[in-house]
Amino acid sequence: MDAAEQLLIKILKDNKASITKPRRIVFRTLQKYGLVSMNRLIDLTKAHIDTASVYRTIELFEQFGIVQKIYTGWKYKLELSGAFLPHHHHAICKKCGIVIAIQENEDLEKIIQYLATKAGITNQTHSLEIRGLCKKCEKSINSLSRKNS
Amino acid sequence: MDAAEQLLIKILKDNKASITKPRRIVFRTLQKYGLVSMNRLIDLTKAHIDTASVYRTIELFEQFGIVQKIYTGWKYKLELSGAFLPHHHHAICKKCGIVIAIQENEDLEKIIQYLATKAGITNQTHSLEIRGLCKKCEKSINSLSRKNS
DNA sequence: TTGATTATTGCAAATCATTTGCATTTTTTG
DNA sequence: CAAAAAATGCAAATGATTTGCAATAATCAA
Repeated sequence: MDAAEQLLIKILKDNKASITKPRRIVFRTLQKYGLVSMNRLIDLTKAHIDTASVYRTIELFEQFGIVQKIYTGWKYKLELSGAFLPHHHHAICKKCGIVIAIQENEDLEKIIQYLATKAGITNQTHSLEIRGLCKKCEKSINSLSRKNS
Repeated sequence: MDAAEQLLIKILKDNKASITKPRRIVFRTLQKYGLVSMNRLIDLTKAHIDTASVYRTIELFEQFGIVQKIYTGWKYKLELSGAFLPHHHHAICKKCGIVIAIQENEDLEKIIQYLATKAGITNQTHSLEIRGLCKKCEKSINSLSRKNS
């Protein structure tokens, strides 16, 4: 059990939630695979955990700030949040769905803090998602037709 | 028919899509009601349009850049996009779900453009969502555990 | 304008993700 | 370790979104 998992356990304890096998497995899977869709998470854990429990675990983890949902424009994906990863944002290719992490930028954070305050929002978390075309897809764009999914 | 609707028609024509009653109705409803959920949109138009057609219309509008999905942390909502409204962002109250519009900020846009370029993403659109507590909800919050981390 | 061609719609049924109730199992607590 | 509380698995229910297809509406060329 590594340091991150110790933190997980601390958070669960602090919140009076049980430390169970499914919760550990979900956590480890997220640790191991990084950004994953719910589908994939369910698939990766299905040998050990029921679908309903994965949902319940993720809901709990989200409440406790362990996991955050990232909206990619199709469906959201899941990854460990602030306590486990450095704060960052995402750029998403509209065409192939690749997600590119964007490192924290001090100026950006300042402006966001300022805007939040101005909007009267406290205690904020935020997400910036840039959607466009990655280099690879930029080339193969001639027909912006439907047909894909 | 106002100028915005003329633009709608131009976009549809440019994309070789038919100008149909359902599409006009969806457009006008979005114009009239602003930010709405899919549910509400379906409800507002159900006297004239079938659910499936609302979905199909929104999908098309999104492809053509007429509509954008805004992820609020629960479900997304829909509103007219750039060509029809000034560019802006959103701050969302986690508790009551109120959405506060944030005016365009030049510095913010610059940084985002810079980050997009750096990430190798072109042709970008983006969304910034700040999630926190609005003033009203801030007060009535003592029970939510956020003290870990 | 009209009739032929093509696109779009409405409807019903299907699918897919997510949630719920409840009996059973696991974890916690003293 | 036993009792109490919390969480799980399973199956069934829900809810949102999508699909196939026949009927209708929009477009286009003459």
